[in-house]
Amino acid sequence: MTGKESVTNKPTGQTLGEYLANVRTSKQLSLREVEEAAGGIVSNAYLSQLEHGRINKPSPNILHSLAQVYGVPYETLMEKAGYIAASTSDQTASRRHGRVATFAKDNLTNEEEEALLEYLAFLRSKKGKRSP
Amino acid sequence: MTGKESVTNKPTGQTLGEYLANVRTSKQLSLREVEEAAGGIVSNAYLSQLEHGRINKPSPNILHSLAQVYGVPYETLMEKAGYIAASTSDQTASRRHGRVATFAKDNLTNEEEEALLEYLAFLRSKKGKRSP
DNA sequence: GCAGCTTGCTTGAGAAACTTAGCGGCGAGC
DNA sequence: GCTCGCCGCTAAGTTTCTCAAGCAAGCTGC
Repeated sequence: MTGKESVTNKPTGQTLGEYLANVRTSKQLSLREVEEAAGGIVSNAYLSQLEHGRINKPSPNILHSLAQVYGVPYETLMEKAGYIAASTSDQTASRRHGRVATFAKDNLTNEEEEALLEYLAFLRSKKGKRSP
Repeated sequence: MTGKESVTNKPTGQTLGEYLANVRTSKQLSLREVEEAAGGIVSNAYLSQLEHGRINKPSPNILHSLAQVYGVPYETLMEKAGYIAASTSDQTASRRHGRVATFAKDNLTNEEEEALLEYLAFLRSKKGKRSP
């Protein structure tokens, strides 16, 4: 329509599809160009469906690629896709790690890790005991 | 050739499903517990299908959740799912390691920890030296 | 004028991924 | 005994995502 394209910062009111279409248009990219830039992770056909709101919850994987291509924050897309509640940009993603790295974290190769896991499974299958 | 596949089967030949089942069993988690720990991102039914090899390419999103829950490196899962070329032996895998948090200490009994350490020493004595 | 090629987007069919509901089995408590 | 709850699993359904084709508009040369 009118030659007015600017990335308006409407925090709410824009659906994911509208937002994606907006960003893409303002960057003057074609669907196929986006597909190319994303390394083929999103097909142009699928992107079209996305922009038309035909997809409710695209996988975060796809959204991440699009965020990279478009240069917009990943959290924004996740928010618009309904994965995280539209918070006031306080803490976006929970950054809790919480996994204890203990056993030989200095020098475990993949092979060793697998071998140890198998061995541990073997050990426990011999015992056959459940503690809790 | 190293005859180290004395435990169960070929170490790098583990499919994604076998690996996932192994890790889960080692941690003595039920399918539903994993579903819970992952915040409902993976359903227990789907996890069952995964472990039985009924799914070819689970989305990276799912794999990431599982990596966090299990405390295994995300790259390993991606590799086994065929997203990145499988490392032939250990050069690609060992290009950067250090976030290996496979064995949480609170899940290991003292006996198991000792046995694993012993077995790891045994493994390495067979293979020789591992350079940084 | 209008055939032929290219470019941008959409559509439909179909295959995978993924979920929900429910099954049979096994152990713990009444 | 017998019920209750959790285990792993599966069958059936829904949704995502891809491939191949199609439509409309713009640009060439004739």
